[in-house]
Amino acid sequence: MIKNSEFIDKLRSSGLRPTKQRLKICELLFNRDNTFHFTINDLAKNISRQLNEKISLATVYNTVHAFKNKGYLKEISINSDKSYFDTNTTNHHHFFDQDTNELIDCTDDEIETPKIKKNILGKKINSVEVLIKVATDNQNQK
Amino acid sequence: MIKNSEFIDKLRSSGLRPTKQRLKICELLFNRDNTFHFTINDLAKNISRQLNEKISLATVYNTVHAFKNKGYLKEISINSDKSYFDTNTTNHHHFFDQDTNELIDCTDDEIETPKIKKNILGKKINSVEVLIKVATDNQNQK
DNA sequence: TTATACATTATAACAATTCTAAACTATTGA
DNA sequence: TCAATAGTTTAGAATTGTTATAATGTATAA
Repeated sequence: MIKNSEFIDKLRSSGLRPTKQRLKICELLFNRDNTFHFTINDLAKNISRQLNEKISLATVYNTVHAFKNKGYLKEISINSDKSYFDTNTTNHHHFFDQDTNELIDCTDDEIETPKIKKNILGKKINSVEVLIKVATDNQNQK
Repeated sequence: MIKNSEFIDKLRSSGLRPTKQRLKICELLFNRDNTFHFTINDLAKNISRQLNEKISLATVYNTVHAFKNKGYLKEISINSDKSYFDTNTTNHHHFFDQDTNELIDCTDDEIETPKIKKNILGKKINSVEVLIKVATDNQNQK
């Protein structure tokens, strides 16, 4: 259980003012045991369920992007219709369950990280990410 | 150089009527030496550049999705703002050049395909795809 | 405690995509 | 060969996810 004052410090130290909206979002995102995968929509719904006063959708977008830019969140691309975010910002891979549209972290015992043997000339590798799409056996592939 | 009659057969054999719009799109997509990576917008622009009579944007969408569903195209997700399609439908990986927004096929001598050691219970793996984001050295990571 | 820079908000704007319903065309089979 | 019909194209409207705008509100530094 992370204390509110810790979030305040965290925000301040990265040059973000600790507003009550940002603190609420911190609480929702980072006060949990497991990695959280979400879309902005998920998060917005979550907030309005838990809060009597609402946070504007624009603020949710702003905050999530601010957190991403500060390195507190990672953006994951699965399909083009929406963005997923991940509270696990370490370099890791994902399963994507096509039945439920759920994103699941892939642990080191589940995958052997791919080795890049040759890179594009003059370019730096910024990330290497594996996405494993799974579905129940009788499901047709998307 | 693939002949028009071959495209007609290909379309017919997969239950798609060979209309002139579809044939034109076949020609553009499949009558080339190399893999083609494109967005719907790229394709639409390409068509209107090469054609005096236009193909409706809705038709371009319909056709690309029909081709994808028949397995002639593959959809690739890099970021959430648009969909990329690939004429190479084999299982392979990609570099994404963040400077130019260009997608580049990754050949076998460039990557060692990751091994999945453990799968999600009761699910079938439909695809395993690696995306390597690259940019010039002094560029900031997106 | 006030000035100011930063945040929030509702709403408008936007871009990619899908839907709709009418007009059109390829195919089937009398 | 020529309808009938089932599938296709089309323009434009609608939808969805997201970003921009500009006015109002708030945290912070001096």
